[in-house]
Amino acid sequence: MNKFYITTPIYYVNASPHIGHAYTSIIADCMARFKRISDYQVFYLTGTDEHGEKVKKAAMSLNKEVNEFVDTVSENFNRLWERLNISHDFFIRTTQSKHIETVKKFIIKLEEKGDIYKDTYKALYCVPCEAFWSESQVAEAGVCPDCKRAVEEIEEENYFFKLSKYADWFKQYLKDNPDCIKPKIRYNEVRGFIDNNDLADLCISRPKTRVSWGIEFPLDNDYVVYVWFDALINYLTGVGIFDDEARFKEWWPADIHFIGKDILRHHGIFWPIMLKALDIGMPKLVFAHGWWKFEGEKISKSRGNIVNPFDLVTALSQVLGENQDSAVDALRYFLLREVPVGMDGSFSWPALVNRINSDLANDLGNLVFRTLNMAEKYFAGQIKPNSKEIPEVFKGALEKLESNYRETMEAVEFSLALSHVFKFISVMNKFIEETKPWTLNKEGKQEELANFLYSLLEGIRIVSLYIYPVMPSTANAIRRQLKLASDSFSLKESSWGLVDTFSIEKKSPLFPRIDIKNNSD
RNA sequence: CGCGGGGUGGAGCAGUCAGGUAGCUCGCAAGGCUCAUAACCUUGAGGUCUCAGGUUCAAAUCCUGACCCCGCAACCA
Repeated sequence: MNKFYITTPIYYVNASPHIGHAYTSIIADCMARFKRISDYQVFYLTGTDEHGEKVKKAAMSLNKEVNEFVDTVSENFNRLWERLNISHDFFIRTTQSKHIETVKKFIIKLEEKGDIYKDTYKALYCVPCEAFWSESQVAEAGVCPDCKRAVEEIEEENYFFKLSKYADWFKQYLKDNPDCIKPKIRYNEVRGFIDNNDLADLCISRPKTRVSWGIEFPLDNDYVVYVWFDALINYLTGVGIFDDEARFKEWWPADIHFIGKDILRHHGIFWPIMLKALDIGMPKLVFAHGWWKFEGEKISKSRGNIVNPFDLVTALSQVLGENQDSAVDALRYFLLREVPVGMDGSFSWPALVNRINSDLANDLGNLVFRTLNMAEKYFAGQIKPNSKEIPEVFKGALEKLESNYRETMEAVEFSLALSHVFKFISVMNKFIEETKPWTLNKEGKQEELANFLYSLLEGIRIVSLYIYPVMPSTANAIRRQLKLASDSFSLKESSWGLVDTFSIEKKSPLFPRIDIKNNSD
């Protein structure tokens, strides 16, 4: 069976999860589920990044022990993934001993290769913020961009990783692999950066006097490992490098690293070079998604417009008839449909409600409801067609849908994939209008009516497969109403006529329409 | 002259690479239908494609210049 290894970044635990974290995990989840129903064996890794002074400070500000604090926040993420129906296979934490060992071994091996050296490091430093800044960030004013206080130039000894040694190799690698970073603009960004800048060596240690919460630097116990260096290695720890050779061989290289566009440099430049230094294979694809803005504005703590995914699901759930599964699916749908992965999007309550009403309630939900309603009304829920022939208008539409769907899903074009699915939903709604089943019923054309309903049910069954990666609960809800085995999804079953007779059980509509006037946020 | 993205009917976007009477979703208006969640189906109104020049038989699309918005500028998750 084909393997597919997919990762999210590990999330930094200095704050609680927000909509952006949820977005990354939902994208990865959609891909993971798509691959599973395409008969891949998937390993989906996510987790939390727990080291660094910022984490310690966050803990201290809450009067908590660091250990306790990271446990709590990490658990928050875990709970969120559960809530959002994220199907990860493993949740890694950088404070786990296995990961700590991996990082240490990684650095020792680099040292053995002669890729680590100690040097004096000079930079602009803001003491109260404990942060380094580049000259361009500090600008003419000579103050910290965060707190606006004066920065000072400090000097300290640190350990460096020889990135520069691999600069030529990296340039060639980029040139030879134009598809290693997507979307294209992000690839171009990395290319442009490399072409216009000299690659400086990477400082990978921090003196304990300044940063105490981290993995001890294996070559010198006065230092800890720089958090990013520690964090990236999680992708290797997760599949057993250094401790389970067979497993590692099975899964590495990663098929997709999903990341936010803010961490492109780390994944697009540092990461491949780190791997190259130890002769580890390159990941096949780094895919950078865009940002969600809130009503057109950047989401940030200072603006106070952070969208808390827990609250969002709760609020959505309230307007969707206290149905949390629907709320989660609606959110997943919105995030994946509204904007192509890779572009920035604008999140707002009206946009969300609008999407849910027009696509999920009016088109999909209503189609399923009206179809089941007719099946119940005209045939007491038992549809036994005397012909399983596919209607002419479905034929071309379904063929196109199948190829378009696979193509766009493979290419991480989830928004397009969904638009193709909903085009077919629209074809079915039109088909009802044109066939006029109510007339068939009045004229007593029961056979024709049964065949007609069979076609709709079969179409809906196929749709349930296609929407599964995006809306797993809804896909299951549909299958339950068709009395088909739930949680058994495979794209192999997307061909026509696999069901002989339908025996349905109508429930309440999948998504109620949300009354705009009740939009309590 | 730091790098990049963008300015297309009321809103959000596609079309720009390979020029040929401007397309999609939502909203709005009228009509139809009744199996359905005031839903669904049909039709319609609404755009000098940021501006100014230029190339061309023909420009949203190519060239030049300007204006405006938004990101990013390597220890920031």
